[in-house]
Amino acid sequence: MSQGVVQEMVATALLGALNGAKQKGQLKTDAWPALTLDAPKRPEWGDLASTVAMSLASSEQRPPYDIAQIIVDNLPRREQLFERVEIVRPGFVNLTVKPALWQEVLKEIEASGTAYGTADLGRGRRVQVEYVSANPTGPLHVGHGRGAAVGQALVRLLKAVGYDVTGEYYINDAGRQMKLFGASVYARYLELCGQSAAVPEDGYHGAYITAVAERIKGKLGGAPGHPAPADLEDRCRALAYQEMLGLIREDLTSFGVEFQSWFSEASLHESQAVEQVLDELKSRGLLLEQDGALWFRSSAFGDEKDRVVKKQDGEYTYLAADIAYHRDKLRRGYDLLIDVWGADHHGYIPRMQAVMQAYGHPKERLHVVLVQLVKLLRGGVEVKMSKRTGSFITMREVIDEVGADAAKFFFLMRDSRTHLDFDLELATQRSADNPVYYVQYAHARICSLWRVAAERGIPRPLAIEADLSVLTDPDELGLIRKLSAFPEILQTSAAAFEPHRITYYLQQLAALLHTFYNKHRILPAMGDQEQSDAGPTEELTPDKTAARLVLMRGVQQVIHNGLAVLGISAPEKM
RNA sequence: GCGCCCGUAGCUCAGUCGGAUAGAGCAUCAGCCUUCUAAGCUGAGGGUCGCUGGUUCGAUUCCAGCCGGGCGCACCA
Repeated sequence: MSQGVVQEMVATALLGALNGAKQKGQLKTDAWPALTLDAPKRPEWGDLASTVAMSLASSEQRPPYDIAQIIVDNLPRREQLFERVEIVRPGFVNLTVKPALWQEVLKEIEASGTAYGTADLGRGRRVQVEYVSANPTGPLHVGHGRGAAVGQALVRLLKAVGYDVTGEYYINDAGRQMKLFGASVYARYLELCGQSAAVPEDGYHGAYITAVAERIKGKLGGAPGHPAPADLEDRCRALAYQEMLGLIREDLTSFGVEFQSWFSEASLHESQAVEQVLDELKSRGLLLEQDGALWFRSSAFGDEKDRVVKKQDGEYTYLAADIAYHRDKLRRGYDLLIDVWGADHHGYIPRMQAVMQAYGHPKERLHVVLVQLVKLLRGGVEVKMSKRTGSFITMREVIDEVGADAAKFFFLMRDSRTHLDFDLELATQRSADNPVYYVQYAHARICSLWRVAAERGIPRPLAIEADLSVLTDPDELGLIRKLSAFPEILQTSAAAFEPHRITYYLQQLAALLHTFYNKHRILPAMGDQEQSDAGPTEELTPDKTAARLVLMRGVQQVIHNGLAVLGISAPEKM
């Protein structure tokens, strides 16, 4: 796994030390453990620490401390790379890197720009992320919003680390729910035409149904007093479906979520794909008939029991279409399938992974990302949602109230598997308490430096031209170290399919930036008599200003890149 | 009953391919703030990492068993 420039140089040095020691016969192990370098918790433990000596202890059959000593003695370019090299207690090798090395990070960021942090973990492998996939029977609600945020972030994140990614929406436009939806709209339509009609018992009763019916009436025209043509209900259902899907697309667009592909469940039935897939399973002996139904033998692949795919009444189950759908995904040649599901569907995972195995793939070919419920609050008070009365909060309402950026940020703040508290009031606050604001403001703050600098005719320096050696202050180096960790954050987030790690990182980076900004001057103060009261004023030479501006530029770039991966804008002004 | 997820500071949560004295934000408390680059700043207190065993030089992290919460166990989607 590639890391930041500095981490790579240090890892190379450590590897050199290990190989050197091996050649001298001081170490005998063949395979070195992974040379991961972590930033230690305490500053006195240096910039980077390695636990490699302790990992080698058992295979070398020597105390870790001795091994650490051997490694340290064999470190190549020790004088050029390290300020301080220390071995601590069990066998930690604590390394303090020369400031000059850290300064390289800023050049790296400048050279890479929006590509800083990206990697090639994926090596072009093809991944499909399927998300949202709500029934087109109603507007998207908050839960879909979280799923949408997570899905689109995964798409961007996996792209950033070198995968070829497609985001897809599976439209559940077949089956019972669609029929009920159509019948409900049709009933409202008839009512609008002055005829008496009843919405089915278990149909849809929300106010939006009437709204859809009204639009349809506008298209079809009323049919007052006349008996409905036989196909009127079908036409009504088809229009209702189009209306609803159109609204869903609009909502997703205003949320800044774009799908490369929309896949219709109904098309699987029309193309006979469902039958074909069952035939395939049958020929493989994975289908059995019992009690007048057809069962997929998912238990052969670790599912707790077999599952019905065709019911006694001859109807296919949802699973049958889902098998055909995932079969289709596999045919399309993806190396990895990611499904983003509501957490209540977790019991479904083993049977879908059984499908992977039924087609000769490892079950890991399908990875399911679960998304837990969102609890909406307003000023700390829970916003009650009752799905039964149809008065749930829609995604649209949330976006309208807090904006797409804030909504995405909040949705991505926590591990998607855990319940999320989302305070709508907090999300719109312009204060440090609001994490979205806090992070975006850090970016805007730096942008305002450029405006002020331009007004005063202060040049905008390039990292390769500026003298970065003046960046030796602990606060400066602390910021640079944080910036250097960004590539690894991206990669670990992607590997774990956990975008929330980036959100967390950005908050930490923003905190460092604000602290720095409050404590140190970057541009020279206006006026001459700036000898403030007590305390030594920091000397601010033009060189220092230039170097700090380069540092600020680096912070700006990383915040920008991090937010971009989450699908959130980085405003220049707020 | 079986299965999956979660259990970390008062609250909301990070962190675990096993590493050093477990972190952040909010809240609380204590100071500072005649202000500019933009919407205050600095610090403090606060913990048996659910419990008990096991593996290990070392466990919040891995394993087992419990406890608590959520969800799932359909010829629904």
